[in-house]
Amino acid sequence: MSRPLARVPAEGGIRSRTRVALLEAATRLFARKGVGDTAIHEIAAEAGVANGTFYNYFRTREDIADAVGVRLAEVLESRISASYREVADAAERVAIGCRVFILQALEDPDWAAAILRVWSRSSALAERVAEPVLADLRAGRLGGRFRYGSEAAALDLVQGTVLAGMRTVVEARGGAEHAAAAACLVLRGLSVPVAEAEEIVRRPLPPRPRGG
Amino acid sequence: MSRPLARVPAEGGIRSRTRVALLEAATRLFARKGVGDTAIHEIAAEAGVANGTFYNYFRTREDIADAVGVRLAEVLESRISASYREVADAAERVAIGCRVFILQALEDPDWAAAILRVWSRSSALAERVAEPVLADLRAGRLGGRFRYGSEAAALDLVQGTVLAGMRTVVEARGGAEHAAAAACLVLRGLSVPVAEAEEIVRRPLPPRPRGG
Amino acid sequence: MSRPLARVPAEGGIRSRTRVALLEAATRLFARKGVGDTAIHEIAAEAGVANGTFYNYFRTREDIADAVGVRLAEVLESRISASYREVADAAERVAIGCRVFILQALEDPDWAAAILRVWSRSSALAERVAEPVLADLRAGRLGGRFRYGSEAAALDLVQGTVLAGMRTVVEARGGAEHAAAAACLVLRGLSVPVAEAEEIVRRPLPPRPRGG
Amino acid sequence: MSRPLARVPAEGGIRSRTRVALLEAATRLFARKGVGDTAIHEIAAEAGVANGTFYNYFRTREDIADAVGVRLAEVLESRISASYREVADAAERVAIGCRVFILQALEDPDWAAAILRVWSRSSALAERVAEPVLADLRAGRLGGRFRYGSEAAALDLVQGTVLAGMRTVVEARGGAEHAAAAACLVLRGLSVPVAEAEEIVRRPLPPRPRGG
DNA sequence: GATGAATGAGGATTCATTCAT
DNA sequence: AATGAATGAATCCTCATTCAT
Repeated sequence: MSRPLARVPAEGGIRSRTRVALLEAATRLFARKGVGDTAIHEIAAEAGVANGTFYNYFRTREDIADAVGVRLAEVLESRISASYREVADAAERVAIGCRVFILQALEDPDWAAAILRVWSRSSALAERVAEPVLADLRAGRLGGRFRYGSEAAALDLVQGTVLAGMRTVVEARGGAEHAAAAACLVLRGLSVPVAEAEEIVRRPLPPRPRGG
Repeated sequence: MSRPLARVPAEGGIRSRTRVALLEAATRLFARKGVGDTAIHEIAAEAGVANGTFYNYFRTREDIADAVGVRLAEVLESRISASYREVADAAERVAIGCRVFILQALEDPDWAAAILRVWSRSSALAERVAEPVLADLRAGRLGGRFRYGSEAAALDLVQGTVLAGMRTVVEARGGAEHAAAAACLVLRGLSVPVAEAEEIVRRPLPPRPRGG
Repeated sequence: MSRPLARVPAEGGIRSRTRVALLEAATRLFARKGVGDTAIHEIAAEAGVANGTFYNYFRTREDIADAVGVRLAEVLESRISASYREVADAAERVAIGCRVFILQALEDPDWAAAILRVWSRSSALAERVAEPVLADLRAGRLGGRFRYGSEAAALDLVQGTVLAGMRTVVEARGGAEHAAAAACLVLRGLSVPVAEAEEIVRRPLPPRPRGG
Repeated sequence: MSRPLARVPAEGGIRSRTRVALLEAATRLFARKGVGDTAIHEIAAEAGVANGTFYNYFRTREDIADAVGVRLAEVLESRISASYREVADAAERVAIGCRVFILQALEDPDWAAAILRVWSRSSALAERVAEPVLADLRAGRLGGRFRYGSEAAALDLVQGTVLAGMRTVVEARGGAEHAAAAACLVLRGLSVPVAEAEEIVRRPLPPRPRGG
């Protein structure tokens, strides 16, 4: 695993409580209404601070959208890298990543909605998520686990299917089983034999770390 | 093919000349700046009509976004169903669909950008595109061509990968070869054997109909 | 009676049906929403004609408001002068006028609402209504029936009380008995002895003419 | 007294300086052009604040019309209740009320025009004014001063005549003597004997309080 | 740092009016 | 006469941003 312990951000520490309140408020609102339809004064109100306080921490809405994206990615990374710690096999790592994303969307639809809405506005988020996936894909190809012609296409397969899967569960068109089903198709797309893919996606997920 | 709008059937009326101008203007602007960032007076200006004329045809921006979505879907359908006419094999049909989408995105990035931006705002578009894909998936499973546990997951695989692939070529991170590469991974995800998948996605596309 | 036979207008004759349709539509809408809140295209729609047709008959909204006022006054006059035909006593004439107005408001709240709304916009209406009232006041003073110092104040008494009474019944704060009650107070204000006033306002109204 | 706004009690706050400016501006404009014909940006300009500031205090034009109505009523109440303090006789109280309204209209036509225009838009105003009138009517009937069959009709007599009287002086069709003349007719309508009514409406008005 | 009133540019929407058919 | 699409000025309203406290 390339980025082993991102450790949830330093925001609990010295950095202002207000900044966190704004980020959380923005996340809720972005999830509910999208980035473009959320007014700055709404974020301030939801965070329980005055209108002008926003500008002590962020300069524009895109600014905070980026920060929200980074924050969402950090949550995810901490979740996934925790799951990863003991897993060396690239196929299993990819399967875990796919499943965790979709299961998390099921558990926390707000988070998922925010991811989906921020995804196309904040390049920071997409890039950050792509990084560990690419690392696993390369490792899997080197180790003979995966076969694919184009790395970009493989990344599209993984990210595209997972995002679509998240949307499916957010819209209540799929339940917990959707995570394994999607992961299985992804693995097969990367050339993992069918039977093996089915077995891998049924393995229990590594226990989540205490903090959740 | 630089002219995106194949002039889908019903657009012959006299009065609806203006309506078409508005739809085409909106398509260009949505592609360039997204739905939420396009002002209505911009659409009117781009269409060469007065500000208030917009409201003779549409009531809100979401309204015209839906109509644009329907229109884009119609263009696509006509393109794809034309390609399909002679093809019976479900695997080849799916491969054609995936490739046509991505190649079209390469040829007409405006169209593709519009699709990507409207996709999440207009349920009409997503539903309309899903329909023929589902038909092919079912036919392929019945015919033993495909294996998948969950239909929803299979749809996520196809749609998710193709949308991601479109974004990749629109952002110039992939060229013409990306279409076949993505289609190949999709077929393999649906359980088509690797060698066969590679062969299918290399078959020439059926000739486009005259109108194109 | 000063203006004996206004005979309901000539509008049924050669003048266009469309004009009447517009006037009736405007009356309904003015009654419902007031003059200022009624758009010209609404009047046209309510009349069942096209937008531009309005301008073949009227030039502005105030224009048609005036015409509506005149028309409402004509309806009234025909109603009242019919009632008057056989009545010579000024006190009884005033009592009839007050009662007819308020009873008419009860029977046709739309008409009354229109009167109330047009009253302050169309000087034509107020002047037209004032004329016969003044004639009766003068006749009554000459004949020793009424005593009042200021003609303007007497007119305010009659018109003000009747308009307020109309509003009262339109707002359902009064019923048929309200007409006689208000008329009685007006007569007393003009110095008709109490007992006599009470008797006068209980006399049956002259029969309405056939046309109504 | 040319300064209409006696600065009714509660208006001392710091922030509400702007609110008062808006209310005074609206009062002037409503008086001049009516509620419906006054644009919100006109109110803001007249108050000397920016366009959007209006919305920090009121949401709609009806909103501020209501507030203006309440404010006008407060001015009146303070004026009249001051005049009343020493007066016990219901007939004299009613006479004072009628005369003060009409005299005030003469002294401050802006205030009167605003009353007349707001009257039919703001139920708050009408209700507030009706209350003390009703109290006096009841007291007068109990004390044998007034005779009337219907309380609603009596209220219509008083309010209707006074409003019409205000309009008369605003339109310069009557002078200072109009106040007494109208009040006299009202008293007679309520059954006060003619000679007595004439005497009562000639009594000097109680001195206005300092603030006036 | 926090506040929140004030600002005013900008976008949405309505509607009176014209005019070619 | 009737039509009704097109027009664009005028108004409504929101909201990012500033700044004095």
